[in-house]
Amino acid sequence: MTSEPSTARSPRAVTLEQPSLSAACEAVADGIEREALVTVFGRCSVDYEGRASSVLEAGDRHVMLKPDGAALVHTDEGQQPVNWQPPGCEHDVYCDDGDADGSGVEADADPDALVLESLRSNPDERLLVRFQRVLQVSAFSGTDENELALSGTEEDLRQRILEEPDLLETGFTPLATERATPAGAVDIYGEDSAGRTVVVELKRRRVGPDAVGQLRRYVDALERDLHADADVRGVLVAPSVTDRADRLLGDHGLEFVSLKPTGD
Amino acid sequence: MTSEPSTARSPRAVTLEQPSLSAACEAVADGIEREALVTVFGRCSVDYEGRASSVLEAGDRHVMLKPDGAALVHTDEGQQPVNWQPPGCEHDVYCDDGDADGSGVEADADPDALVLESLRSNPDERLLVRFQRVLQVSAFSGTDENELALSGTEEDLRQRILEEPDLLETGFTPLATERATPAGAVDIYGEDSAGRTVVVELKRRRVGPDAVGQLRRYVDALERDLHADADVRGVLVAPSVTDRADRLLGDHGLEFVSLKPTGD
DNA sequence: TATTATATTTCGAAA
DNA sequence: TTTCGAAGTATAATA
Repeated sequence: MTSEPSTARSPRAVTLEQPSLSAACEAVADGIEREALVTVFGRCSVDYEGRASSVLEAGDRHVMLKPDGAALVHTDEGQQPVNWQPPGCEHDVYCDDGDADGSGVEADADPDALVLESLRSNPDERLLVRFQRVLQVSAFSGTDENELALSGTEEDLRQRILEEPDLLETGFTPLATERATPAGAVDIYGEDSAGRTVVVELKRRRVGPDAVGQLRRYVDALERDLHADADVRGVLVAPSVTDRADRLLGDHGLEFVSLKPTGD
Repeated sequence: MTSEPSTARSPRAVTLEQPSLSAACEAVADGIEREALVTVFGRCSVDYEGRASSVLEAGDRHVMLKPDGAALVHTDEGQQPVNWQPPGCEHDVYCDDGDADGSGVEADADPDALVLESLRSNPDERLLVRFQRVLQVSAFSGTDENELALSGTEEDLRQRILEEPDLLETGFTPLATERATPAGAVDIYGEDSAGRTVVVELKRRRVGPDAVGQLRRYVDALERDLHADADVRGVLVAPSVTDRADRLLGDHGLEFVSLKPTGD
């Protein structure tokens, strides 16, 4: 988390169980202030408005507010949050006093709700979580200086071919990666043993029709760019293709080479 | 969460602060057993192996295990978890006794680590979180009978056009949705006032080159399917297009109509 | 089960 | 800032 190699704080977890809404509010505000990772579990309703809009009526859910501005609302199902906000938001927390008539006399009464609000601009988006009951509030602080090391990506597949071009086909010579065309950047641009231009599109996993369409766009664009009579080969490299994609490849005179990101 | 309308349990949150690894293990096991949503915060390393593979060295992170088999590892940054497992996994928890020499004499010693393991099949994937220190374990139970109501989707855009086809163009007549072609299903299939076939591709947001490629595939496929002399119009409907996509539309004789999912 | 396309996709890199 | 394509994408619908 906050990276302070020389002055690493001890990790800390502050927790309130069954707090009043006021106490929960204070704890959340303090957590946000301290740039902690704040979680709230309880009965809440959720409203979102922005690129789309949504309403979620009351239920018990787990909400996480991150110091980078991200917000996540999780039910007990699914890998994906039911509602969220990407990093860059401003988190706000307050108690709704239920002063519906505007008289102001309820200022010291028990609040009706604890409200978490996460605002974003560009695009303008608002996430509003209204808790009617809070079972737990926590604020977590710690350090995390390590980054994820991932392998088996498309980048690994590219490296594999650049280091051993014959994996694509005997005599293949890579000339450029990310070569620009009017239709976008080509993964690998090169030529075959006969000197013909070869456009290579890489995919780390089994591909469908979309990848064929992508390759086709690049081949079309290059043929126009290099002149009408240019003979450009298009090669899709992936572990495998679906039937429909295979048919599309054939229809458009494109080729396929089976290759995985790693050598296993 | 677990939907039991007539016998709704009270929501519950059981929390241990600064537990021993053994106590944490027991609490996690109990939470999984009870089909609760379990969270663990502490210092851990994470290994993943499956479609790809990854390693994440020690740091303070928040882990969530859901009763449907999903697992999430969150750092204090990003909307996305740094590691995860989709629903359908089998969660397992155990203490690593650090009995490296296999002598068995350390059976009652303090464990070296609390290990969370989430296994998936098809594809075979394994997520392994190893805690060397646990600051908090919680197990949450509750009820959640409400589903998200979302608007502003591509489906809304489709409904909008089906209810008022003139929004696309005067005299447009929708004939089918999801019409099958050799290249895939077309969003809306219809004909214009002159009786020409129209293929409509819908996007809820600003589109790039990929959407043009998609529309092109459908138009191509339908022209072949309906005979070589068939005159098929392709119309992309979205709030807006990027420059490159606009050029591609022109190159391939495709059209664009600006329309948002909702009438605002 | 495999395929296909959507998504409030998120994310990162490049122009 | 916008654009573009990758992602261990996840998710839902469909065959």
